[in-house]
Amino acid sequence: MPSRPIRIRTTSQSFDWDREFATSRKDYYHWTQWIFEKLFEHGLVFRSKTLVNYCPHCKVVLSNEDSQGGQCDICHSDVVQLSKDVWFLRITQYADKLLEGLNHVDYPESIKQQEISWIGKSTGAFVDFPLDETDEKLEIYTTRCDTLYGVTFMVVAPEHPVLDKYKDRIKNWGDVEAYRLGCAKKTEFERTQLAKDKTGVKIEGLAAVNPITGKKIPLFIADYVMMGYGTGAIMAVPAHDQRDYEFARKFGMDIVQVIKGGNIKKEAYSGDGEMINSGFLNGLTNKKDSIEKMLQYLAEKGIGHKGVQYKMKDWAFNRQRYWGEPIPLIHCPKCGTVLVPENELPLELPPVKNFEPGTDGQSPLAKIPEFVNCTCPKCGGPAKRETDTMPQWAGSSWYFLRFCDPHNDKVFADRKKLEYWMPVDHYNGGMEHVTRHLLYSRFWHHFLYDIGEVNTPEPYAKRTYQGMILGADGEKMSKSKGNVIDPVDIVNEYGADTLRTYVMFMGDYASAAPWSDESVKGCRRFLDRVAGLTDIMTAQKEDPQIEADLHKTIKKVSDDIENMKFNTAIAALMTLLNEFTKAGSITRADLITYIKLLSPFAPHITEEMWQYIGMNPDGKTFLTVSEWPSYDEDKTRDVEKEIGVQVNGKVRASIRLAVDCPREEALSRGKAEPNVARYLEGKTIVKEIYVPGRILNIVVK
RNA sequence: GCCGGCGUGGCGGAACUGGUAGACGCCCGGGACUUAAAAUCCCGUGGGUAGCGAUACCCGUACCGGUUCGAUUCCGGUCGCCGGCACCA
Repeated sequence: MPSRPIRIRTTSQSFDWDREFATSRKDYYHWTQWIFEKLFEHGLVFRSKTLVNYCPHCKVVLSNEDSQGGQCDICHSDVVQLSKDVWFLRITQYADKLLEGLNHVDYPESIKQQEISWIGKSTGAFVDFPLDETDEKLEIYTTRCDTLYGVTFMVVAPEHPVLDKYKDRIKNWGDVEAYRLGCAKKTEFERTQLAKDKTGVKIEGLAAVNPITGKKIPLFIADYVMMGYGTGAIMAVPAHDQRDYEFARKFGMDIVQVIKGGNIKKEAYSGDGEMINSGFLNGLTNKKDSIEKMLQYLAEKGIGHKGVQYKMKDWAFNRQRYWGEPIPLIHCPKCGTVLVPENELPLELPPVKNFEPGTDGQSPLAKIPEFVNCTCPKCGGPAKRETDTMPQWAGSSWYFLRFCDPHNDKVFADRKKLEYWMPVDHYNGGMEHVTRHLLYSRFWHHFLYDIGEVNTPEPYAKRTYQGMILGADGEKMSKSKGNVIDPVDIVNEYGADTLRTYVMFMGDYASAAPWSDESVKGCRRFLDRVAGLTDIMTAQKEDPQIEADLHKTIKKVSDDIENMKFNTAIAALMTLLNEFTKAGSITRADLITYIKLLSPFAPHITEEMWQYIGMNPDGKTFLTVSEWPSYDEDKTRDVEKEIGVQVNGKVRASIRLAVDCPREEALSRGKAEPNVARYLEGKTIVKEIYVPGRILNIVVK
């Protein structure tokens, strides 16, 4: 709290402080818990024991989104995969809606792509492979079910449960266990980045059956198959999948080509081609057709069906942290999991002495008996509260809705107010939130829309992002590099107007740009020169050229601000200033317009100038709330323009022409230029191009 | 490997729908003011060749090629950088 408002105020950022709230206050998280309960009621909260990301340093279970790149979002240590009993939000159920919704919003392509690739939808088929001499069927997921005839072995992930089930039939259980242990020790990084060399163990005593050929095929465990994607088991088609190919080569498995093409002696072939060795698929040449035909066959025989897979996983939602919204669930030995009744919300976070999570994997709340022990709202018997808390993204997943109605204590926000304000017109933020906050909040909002609580499926109409301001050395600012710029220091030395102007002027808004002290000074110089305009204010009539330029600048600055091209807006204002300075005078009317245009960037100095020239006689008529200048479209159009005269596409002269100058006149004027005439002499004119106001080009031979 | 984006002076960056590349700012050089310095103001500033000079010509938007009267812009290829995903079956 202490430093942030100072920065916000010293740089004169404007907020409606009446709408201020904090997601950590109970009058806010009341409604975060309420939304959680709605999710629970609609079957979107479930508990499951699976492999999850765990940060050994923070001692906390993390979601996939919070452990991108295999690192903890908070402390950046490597996460490990542990089998844990975890609360999940079924975000995958909204995967298709999250994808489809992207078609109806104004987001940059890069952001859409990032969301799409994070969701990672793929269409394929689930196929059952019988385990020989058992009733067990091993389900696999494949995107190329048309290559089923080329399956020569199967691979399951080291963690696959089928192994434990048939433990006593596996003759080399010792080897299998040793391999599993080795895999468990590896970090995600080692397993995916370093271990490109295929490893695995053949399961002795257990074999699979290719459901389409009836042939017995060997079964392996190998860590190139992940438990977290698909079913954790694959059918291996070495002829047409490079990973399977490498594995087959190493373990001496058969490689059966089923698609013509490539050089199977050297590598797997994943391209298109005629189907061979594939029974009823033989002769088909189109991937789409053969997949379709195989799917039909699988469905008829009841051995497989069409299916989709997502890389995105369900949202691991509970954290073993103190600072988070308590999860409003009660564990009753009789009734199971029961929601805290709505009228008992908010379920308050109890005060605690020690914030550290316990070594037992429990949250600090577990150590408070008064909190843990409660009565079941259903049966009235003794019960225990869930002691984990929600992740930081919970409260932020709907805050924009609360801004519409921040003090409502009856509902999370009044429906009429939501309808008035939503959707958010423009959400600008960092790229780092695209696969976290943006994704999560879109999910919650889609859900609230589905249950009729909000009026639009998508929360944000438009999304943009800003580039990072780098240190003067071109590196990301960091304390350890010592290249951090504190905006308050800049304000103290040059003023808030200079800081604001510089930050907007320093480069393209969406691109990263290094800090430059020298350029900051340049912006200060600019503002000092602006301040000097009052000295040359005159009552004289305005020059027509200046008038035209003024109108052009109003247009440009207005458009540029709208399109977030702040750097060129400021450049246009600098150019116009240069003109006034050169002319040595500015009319009062022009000065008024000028400072209005500059005021979003430099609100203080322009407000002062406004007052200085008598625009605020009653002390209440502020520039900040004055009307934005308008322009006359006709006056933004040049009457005359300097255009280039080319001969064979090379500029040989430059002439000033009326924009509506007729073709004949333009041509004769152009040809009359000595340096043009020089190139025309003795040549035949083949073609003459004249684009009024743009170019004159004479093609000769 | 796949997806998205980018590559323009010494630097940050401009350039409409294909129409005089380098706006604007910084740095740098020269000059004015000053006893002097800082600040400020004025002039110059992509590279090269010729000329005392005005000026003229050549080269130039990562590289190679294409389309076009004309390409930073469109197309094909190559290289490099940034971001995202990744043994994803």
